Amino acid sequence: MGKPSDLVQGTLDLLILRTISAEPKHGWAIAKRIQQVSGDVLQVQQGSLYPALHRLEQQGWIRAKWAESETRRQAKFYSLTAAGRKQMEQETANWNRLSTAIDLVIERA
Amino acid sequence: MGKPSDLVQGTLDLLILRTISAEPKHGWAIAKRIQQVSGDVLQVQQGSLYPALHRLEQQGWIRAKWAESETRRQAKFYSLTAAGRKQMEQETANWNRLSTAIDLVIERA
DNA sequence: CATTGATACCTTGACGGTCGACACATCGAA
DNA sequence: TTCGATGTGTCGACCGTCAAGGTATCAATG
Repeated sequence: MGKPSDLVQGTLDLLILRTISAEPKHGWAIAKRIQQVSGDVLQVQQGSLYPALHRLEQQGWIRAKWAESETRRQAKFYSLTAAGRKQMEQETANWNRLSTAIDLVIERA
Repeated sequence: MGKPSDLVQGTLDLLILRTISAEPKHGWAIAKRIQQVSGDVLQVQQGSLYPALHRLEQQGWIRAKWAESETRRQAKFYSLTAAGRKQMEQETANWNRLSTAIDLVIERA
């Protein structure tokens, strides 16, 4: 199995929003979850993760709350705001638009 | 229809390689072709296009030759090299891997 | 004949996201 | 007590993209 390939530039925000859309998660868990769900293809570095989380929080799309993690440690749990959910929908649509377009170019030469 | 959305970071090389894989094209035509085939979703800025072409040429994946364009003007026609074709296959596979992985995260939350 | 728009090449600077590397702390297990 | 996993964070460098500018030719328009 190939090693994880990091990311596609510009998709991290969407991946994060999606990952916490069902239930709040802390940063570490978000990264693990993305890697796991992607079948070990996507890998989120901490140097990408935390700046992204802070970016999203500052834009009001996610909200942070300190709580106890599964391992009984303090961790920052992030949840979607209403604006964040809307943003997630938008970015999802945009990703579908773009990836479809790229597939078109690949197929139809 | 919606305005073009430029690009997904990191996919331009693949788009270019694909676009000249059937027959050689000059830079201007490559950009037009990508936009057209993508259904006006992808837009390649010149500030992205020409550096990319030079990059690809320097890496030996494409080769340039001056010739007369459809409008009877001198234009640089780019064609795939053998290494370029191999690179194209690789990048195609990688794109499929990554976009599939992203779709997985989007679906399975 | 002058101007405009399309074609066709190119460069430059700024921006912004990602990476790799660090630093720090806690907890459980060996 | 040492190690690995968990958990947060920062920093600098890198690199692709964008917006904007420049040059030149050609056909069509006025």
